[in-house]
Amino acid sequence: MQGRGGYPLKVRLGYVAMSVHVQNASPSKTMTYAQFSKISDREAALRKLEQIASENLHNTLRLLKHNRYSGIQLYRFSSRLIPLHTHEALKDWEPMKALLPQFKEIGDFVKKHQMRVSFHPDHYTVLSTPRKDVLQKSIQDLQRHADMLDAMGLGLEATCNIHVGGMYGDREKAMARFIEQFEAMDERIKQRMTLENDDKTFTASETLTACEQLAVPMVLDLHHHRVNPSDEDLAELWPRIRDTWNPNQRLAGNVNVPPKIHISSPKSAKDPRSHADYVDPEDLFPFLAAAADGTPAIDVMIEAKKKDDALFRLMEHAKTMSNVRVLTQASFEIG
DNA sequence: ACCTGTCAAGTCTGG
DNA sequence: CCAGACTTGACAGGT
Repeated sequence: MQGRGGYPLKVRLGYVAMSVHVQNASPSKTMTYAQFSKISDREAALRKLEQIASENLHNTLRLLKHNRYSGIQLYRFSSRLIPLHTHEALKDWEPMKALLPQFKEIGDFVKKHQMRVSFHPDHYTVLSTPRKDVLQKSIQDLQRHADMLDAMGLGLEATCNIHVGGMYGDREKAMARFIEQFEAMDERIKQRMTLENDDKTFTASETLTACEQLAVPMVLDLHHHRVNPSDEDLAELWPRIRDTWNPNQRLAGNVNVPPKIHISSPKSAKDPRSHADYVDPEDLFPFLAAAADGTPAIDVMIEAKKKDDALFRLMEHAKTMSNVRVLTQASFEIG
C-alpha cells in the first residue's frame, strides 16, 4: 500500500495532555483532599471540585482547537480531568452528570475533525496486583475512564492504555494474575483497552504475548523498549505488534485504526529512564523507515517534556529528510 | 516573584 | 512491619 507521494508509511504525530504553546490551559488543575476537607460546607466543596473539572474540560477543548489549527489529529487526554474522582472519601460524588454537556462538546469536536484520542491512567492503575482492594480501585478507575469516553460519544477507537503492572517477585505469577483479572472485567472496558510495554517490569515481548492472548492492541513504547529490552529483536516483534491492531484480531469489532507507538528520548546517560525535553530524531526516524516495509500507517505519541513543541521540532527535522514527504503540519510519509 | 514542601496513587526496597 | 523513595504537575504557604 502506497501513499500519494510514493512513500509507503503515513505517520501522524501527537502529544500528551498539555501544550507549551497555549498559555494557562492546564487540563489537570486540582484540589488536594486536605483543602477539600477544610471547606465546612460539603456541597459547596463538591461544587468547587466540579468547577475545577469544568475548567479542565474547557482547557481540553481549547487544546483541541489548538490541535486543529496545528494539524494535530493525535492527542492524549489528561487523566486528571476530574480532581479527586478516585478518592476513597468521595465515593458518593457523581460529577459526570453536570459535566456531560462539556464531555459531549469535546467528543463532537473530536469526531468532526477526525481526531484520535486516548487516556493513559498512570501506574497506580494496576491489574496484576495481588491485593483485592487495589484491583477493585483499578477497575473502578478504568470504568471511570470508559465513562468519560462514553460521555464524549466516542467509539471504541478511543482507547484507554495501561501497563501490565508490578511483578511482586514472580513475573509469571504476576502475568497469570493479570490475564485472569483482565479477562474478568466487563466487555465494555476490555474493548477500549490497549497495553504498553513497561520501562521496569514487563517487556515488549511479554506484553505482546499478553496482547495476543487477550486480543488487545499493543502500544509499543520505543523508549521503554530501550531501557527494558526484550530478548527478541524489535524487527521480529514489530510485525506481531502491528497485527494486534488488525480489526480481525481485536476484541473490539469494526475498529480500524493504525498501530500506535510512544516515543521519547532519555533525559541523560545518568538518568536514562526520564524523558528529555525533545525527541532525538535518531530515536524515531530509523524505526519508522524500517517499519515502512509492510506497515501502511503509524500514529506516534510524543512523550517529551516540551510537549507539542517537541512535535513541531520533529516536523522541522522531517522536512530536511530525503526519504520523507511532509503532508501536513503534523504528518508525513516516509520510505 | 520565587522557593520549599505537600499531595494523589501503589510498588518496592531498606531497615 | 514500617518508613521512605519513586513519579509528576499543581497547589499551599512562607519569605
